[in-house]
Amino acid sequence: MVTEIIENYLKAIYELQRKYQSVPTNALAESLSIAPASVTGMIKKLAENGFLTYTPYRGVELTPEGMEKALKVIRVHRLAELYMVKMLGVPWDKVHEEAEKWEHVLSEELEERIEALLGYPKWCPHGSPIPSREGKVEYVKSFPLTELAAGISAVIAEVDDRNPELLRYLGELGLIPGEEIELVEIAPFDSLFRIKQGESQIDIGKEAASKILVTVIVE
Amino acid sequence: MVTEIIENYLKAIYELQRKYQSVPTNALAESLSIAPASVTGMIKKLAENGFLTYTPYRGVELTPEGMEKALKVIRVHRLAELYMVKMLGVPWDKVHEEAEKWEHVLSEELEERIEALLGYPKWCPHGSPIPSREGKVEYVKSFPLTELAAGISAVIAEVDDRNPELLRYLGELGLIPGEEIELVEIAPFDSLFRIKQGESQIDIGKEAASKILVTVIVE
DNA sequence: ACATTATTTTAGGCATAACTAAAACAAACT
DNA sequence: AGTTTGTTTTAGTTATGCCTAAAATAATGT
Ligand SMILES: [Mn+2]
Ligand SMILES: [Mn+2]
Ligand SMILES: [Mn+2]
Ligand SMILES: [Mn+2]
Repeated sequence: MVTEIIENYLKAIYELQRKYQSVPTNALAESLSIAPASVTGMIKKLAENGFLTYTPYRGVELTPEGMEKALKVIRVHRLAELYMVKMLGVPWDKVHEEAEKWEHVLSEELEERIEALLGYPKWCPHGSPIPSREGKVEYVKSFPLTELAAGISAVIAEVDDRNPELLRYLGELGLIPGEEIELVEIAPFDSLFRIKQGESQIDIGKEAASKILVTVIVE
Repeated sequence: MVTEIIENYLKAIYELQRKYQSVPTNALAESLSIAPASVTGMIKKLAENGFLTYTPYRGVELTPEGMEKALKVIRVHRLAELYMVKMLGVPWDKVHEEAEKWEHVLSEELEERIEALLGYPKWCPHGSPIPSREGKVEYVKSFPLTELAAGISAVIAEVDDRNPELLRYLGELGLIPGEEIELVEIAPFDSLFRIKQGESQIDIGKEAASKILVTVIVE
């Protein structure tokens, strides 16, 4: 049986694989807030169940089966987030936490009803792509706003959904995924990033700017 | 910590207390599909935690604290059922099962948003009352249609939400809570119950009739 | 009152998923 | 190559929540 706990492991491994080709035990332990020794035990079980390949001291990699399960959980998570924002009016800084629970309980029938009600959306409120029913995902190539050159226009692609404080801050400023902005200038020592959004000017610090992922506009 | 399992125990005890003043271990075990010995272990723990009083060999009774927790779970369950029927278009025979999961994961904030979106409803789709935020519930006095006398009018009050087949059957016939019907006649041996609903005549068997709870109409 | 039957509890186990402490291994540094 | 450091695994426990089999208690019938 695939428990909620297993789903969380698979999801975490999937996300860490965007950074590590083979996910180290410690990274996974850190991400799940579980002791490394406990993780070793669980990944052995997951390997036995065919969800991942495990090479001792080398880390783990999801099998196609593990990947499928992970994408399914992520799909429900992101659909749930968008549903709560659009249909229930839940603030975008709170939906991630709620979706951590919804992702484990929504039936396939509900998953599909919600998807249809939302008009088969492509992205969650934080800009992450929603995997298709068949498990296809396409991540947009993006980079931190801090790496953008002054004078260049870009579109906000994605923001960290696990940081409610950041989300509230950006939400108030209107800096949400899909919005077009221009980086007007960078103050000395990277201390301030001056942004133009439509007609308004917004100044944000380096810390916040580094957490806004953008894509350049290609015609 | 109040786990999902504890919530299910408290809910089951609450519902059994409508039948037993003190709930026997076996009845609870039966209702939860758990061995009686396991139930003994759990109720000891729940007693220690102050959710119920336990007299060995005599059964259990919820304390005010246990009652409060039980009503909270039931409230979320019924709100979730109605939400799924009205807002997500889920058939009424499927929502009970889904709500068994939702009842454990909805935050208070979502509970309240859903309640407001539904316009502070009083009953779930199957006719059971939705406890208020303060834990008030009022059950309507109802009895099986089989106990109604021929020629008398009544309103369908409540149907068993755990029986999808019955619900589909009644749903197709339009025999849902709130509908006014008249019991026209009862065929010999209680073999058939002839109902008038508006202009249409409906015949149903004793088995089904016994599961429709009605209230007589008082002017 | 005594025996039979039904209910409930006790005793002993098991699976899951976590923990800490100690040992083993791998990587990096001199 | 040998030592230090960091990572990972092993070994041994723990808490939950379930199980079966046996013992205890309560209810019922003669
Ligand atoms: Mn999220
Ligand atoms: Mn989760
Ligand atoms: Mn129900
Ligand atoms: Mn439940």
